[in-house]
Parts: sequence; structure tokens; C-alpha cells
Amino acid sequence: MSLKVYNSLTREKVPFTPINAPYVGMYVCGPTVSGESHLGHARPFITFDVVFRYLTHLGYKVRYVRNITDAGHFEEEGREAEDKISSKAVLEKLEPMELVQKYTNLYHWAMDRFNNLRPSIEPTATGHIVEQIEMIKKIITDGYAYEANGSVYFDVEKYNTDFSQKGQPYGILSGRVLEDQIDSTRELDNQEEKRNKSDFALWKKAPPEHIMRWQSPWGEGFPGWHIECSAMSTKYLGEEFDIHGGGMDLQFPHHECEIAQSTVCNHKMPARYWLHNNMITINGKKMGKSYNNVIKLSELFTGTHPMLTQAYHPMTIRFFILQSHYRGTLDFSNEALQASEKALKRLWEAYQWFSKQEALGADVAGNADLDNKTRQLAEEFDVFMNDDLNTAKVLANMFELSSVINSIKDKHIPANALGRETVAYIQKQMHAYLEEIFGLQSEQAADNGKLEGVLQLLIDIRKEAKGRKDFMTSDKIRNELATLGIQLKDEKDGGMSYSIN
RNA sequence: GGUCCUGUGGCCGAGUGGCUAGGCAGAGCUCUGCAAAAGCUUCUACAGCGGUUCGAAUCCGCUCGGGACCUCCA
Repeated sequence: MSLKVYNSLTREKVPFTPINAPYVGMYVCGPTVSGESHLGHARPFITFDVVFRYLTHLGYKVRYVRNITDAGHFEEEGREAEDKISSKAVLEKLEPMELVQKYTNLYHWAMDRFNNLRPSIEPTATGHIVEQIEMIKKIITDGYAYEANGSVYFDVEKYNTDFSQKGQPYGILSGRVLEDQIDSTRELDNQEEKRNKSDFALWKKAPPEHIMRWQSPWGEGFPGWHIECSAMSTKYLGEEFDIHGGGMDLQFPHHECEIAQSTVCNHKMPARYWLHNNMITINGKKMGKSYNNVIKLSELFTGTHPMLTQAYHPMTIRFFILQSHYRGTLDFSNEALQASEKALKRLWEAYQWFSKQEALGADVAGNADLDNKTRQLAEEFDVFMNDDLNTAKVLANMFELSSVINSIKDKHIPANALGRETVAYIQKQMHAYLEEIFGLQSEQAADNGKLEGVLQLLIDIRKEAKGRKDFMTSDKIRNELATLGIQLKDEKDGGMSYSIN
């Protein structure tokens, strides 16, 4: 049984075989730090965090590279081609690097709250100007790029002609045919500099007002839209690496251009497996800047958005994303998040109780059918994950296990129904998947232990009051705590537990 | 216009041709001093029309609807 992934390049599910096992190189397109991250951005970072964690779980030694685009890819709207970062810096009267730092910090903060592991390397575009210039020089030397007016463009036409013969036409990833693209009627800035409309910039001459600029053989300017990923992936993962990930909307043109650039320089396709996550939608429409329908992560965490009726914990959002398969669209709504919040709470409480049970299970399972069934549910975690990372199905199985766990807890199912080995196995699997692979964690992780002590004291007092049938006191404790957002629950066996909203 | 994806019950979402996905919400019951939680039971489905097949949500065709990319975009 081995991992299969859907490779966008071949459009089929294929077994994952690293070039040089046990080492795996994975590159994922990171954020442009010219603004705050929104929910849509969270999807790829959580998706590939789980990929990273799962590969690690399988025993691979993964180098996970995720870049930070801080060099300001320009917008070509209207007549002015501007550096997004520099233009905004003027508005906010900040140094460009100050702005970049601010949004990088915010991004890191959000990633930490999501419990995303830090990548092995997180290179910045501004830190790799030299590498990008070297790569551009190489592409020019090989005849696949030309200088025009201080800018450098990639000759897509020539590339397509030459590499089509090698079975690698331009558009191989996104299934586009270059000839069909030429009709594009869009007016682009400096279009006349290009030999063909489909050519893309490797280096852009910086206009005088442009703040972020670097010296190059072609004058002062800044790198083009796609070259940073080619330069940095080559530098840290080599000419050919295992996995390249990112959102589906990057497939064209970004990843297509990366392939062209890298293939010219390194004479081989950069990545073997291309994984693309689908979009998060709102009312069926993609969440994105262009649609003006974004919900920023800070708004989600605080509930300060007109669409939201409450704040949502980062783990709720993580869970929400994992409840769907990464290649399908995921429709967002306040209602859907509320459902996820409740579901996660239920699952987590069952998990936490179950993982503390050390004496559970009999030498011989009292209920062989149930024992088999539950063991199978836990075994299937691996099967589902190996089938193109189907986190949704794993979670579905976990809910089925939760029913059994809760029944044992409430003594609707006898404690000896399952065998000791089965219990231990399910405990192990649930721990591995929930915490290590899915990266979920207790929402009360920040609790320093004092609260625990205080609550235990209140619980003891309440128990005593109940023993005296002093329900005035016992209800007061429960009700007052409830108004503070702490919920007490009486257990079957006279015990009490609490949960914090 | 070109390329591609998609249409599952009130909502979100899995679904490899034959087996109840799952979650949330709704209804009933059990438990409880009362709650809450939990458990059990239960109601809502596969856009429409044809076709292939012993059998289709799943394959094929058409119709209708939705979406993505083609331009910065996760």
C-alpha cells in the first residue's frame, strides 16, 4: 500500500515515487506579502502542511521550500505598470521593506495560529535577485529570451516550437495550446516591446517612481513575475525535484512559465508531481481580490466581518478545510463554519477522553464484530490518505469511531467490548492522524494549568453541594461558569468534566 | 470566444457501477434533581431527458444551471 497523488501534469492519479528516497523535495508557492492573507490563502498552506506532515509520517525526509514574494510583482492595470508593494508603500508612507516585513509578520502569525509547521526553507525574492539575474542571463544565452528597452522577455513562441518536438510544448501543464492563445485582445503595457503577446517578462525596467529596484546587466529594474520560483526551487531543491504545489489558479500562467524557464536552464522539467488545491468559494464564487469578496484571516479569528456572526478559532478553520478533499472547491459560509466548530468539538472531546483511557479493553474482545469494525475504521485512515490525501474520508471514519467511544464512555457499550490491542491501535492512529498529520490541537492549548486547578476546585464544591442536594449552590456554580463560557457536564458515573467555548 | 471543471438531501460535504459516507440542523426516545453533553431511532438526495448494463449518483450522449483559467490572484 503506497501513496498515490493526482498529478496535474498527467491528469491522473499515480503512485508517488521520490527521485531519491527517502529524501523528498517539495516547493510550494507562498504569499505575496503586499497585503493581509485571507481565507483563500489558508487553503494551500494548510493543504500542503498536511502533505508535508504526511510525507514525514511515512518516513520521508522532506525539504519543504515555500517562498515569500516580497519583490513586488507588478500590476498591469490600465496604463501604468506599478510595483504593488512600492505603490502601496507610498500611500502608507512606509518603507517598502517595512511594509513587506509587516505583512510577513502577520502571515507568520496566522500560519502559527493554524499550527502550520514552518517550512524547511522560506526564501525571499529580494534575497535572491542575484540568482534570478543569473538565470535570466542563461536563458538569453540559450536564445530563449531577448532584451527590449531595458526589459527582458521570454520568447514563448520559440520555446514552444523547439520543445514541442521534445514532447514538452508550452502549455503542457494547463492543457493550453499556444496557437489558441494568440487571439487574446487584451491591451498590455509595453506590449510593443514584446515580439509576441504570449511572451512574459523575466526582468522589468523600473520606471523612475519605482522604489524597489536593482542593478542588472540591462539597467535598473526588478525581476519578472515568475522567475523567482524557478531560481529558488533550483537553488534549494535542484534541477529536478519531487513535488511542486500551489493553488489551481497559479497553474496558468505562473507554473507554466516556471516550467518553461526551468526547462531552458536545466534541460529538464523542474518537478515530477504537480499538486494543485482548488479554491474556496463564497456563494459559489471564488474568493479573491478580483471579486472583492475576501474575508481576512484576522477577521475570521475575531469575527469582525459582516458575513460572520462570531469569531472562529483557527483550528475550526483548519478542520473545515480538512473536511473536504483538497482538489474540490469548498463553499464558505457562516453556517458551514458553525457546523465545523461543533463537529470538531465533538470529535475532540471523544478523542481526548479516549486517549486517556489506559486500562480500556479486554484480553479477548467481548464483541468481536465491533472489535473488527473499529479496527478496520482506524486502518482505513492509511488507505484514504494514500488515495490522494482524502482527509475528508479519514475524518468521516473518526466520527464513526467517536460514536463507539462515546458509547463506551457512557457505558452503553461495555468496556471489554474491544480488545486491548485494538484500543491501543485506535488510540495510536487517532493521535497520529489528528495531531501529527492533520495538525489539529486543543483549542485550550494556551491554558497554563492554573485554570485547571481552579475548575477542579469548583467541581469539587459542586459535587459536595449536589451530595447534600443543595442544588441552589450547584446550579449557581454551573450557571455562573456558563456565563463565563465554561460549560460543566455531569458524567454518567458521577464525575464532571468541563469545556471552554 | 478558447481550454477545463462541476451540478448529491434544509446547509456543508465523501463517494472506486451493486453495500447507510460523514458532519451540522430538524423530530422522537434514553439518561439526568434540572440542564448540558452523550447514546439510540428517524425524516429530507443524487439537475433534467435519453442510452449502455442483470444493475448507474457513479459510464456515454444531449439539454439546462454553476464555476475556474485565459489578466495580479492561493
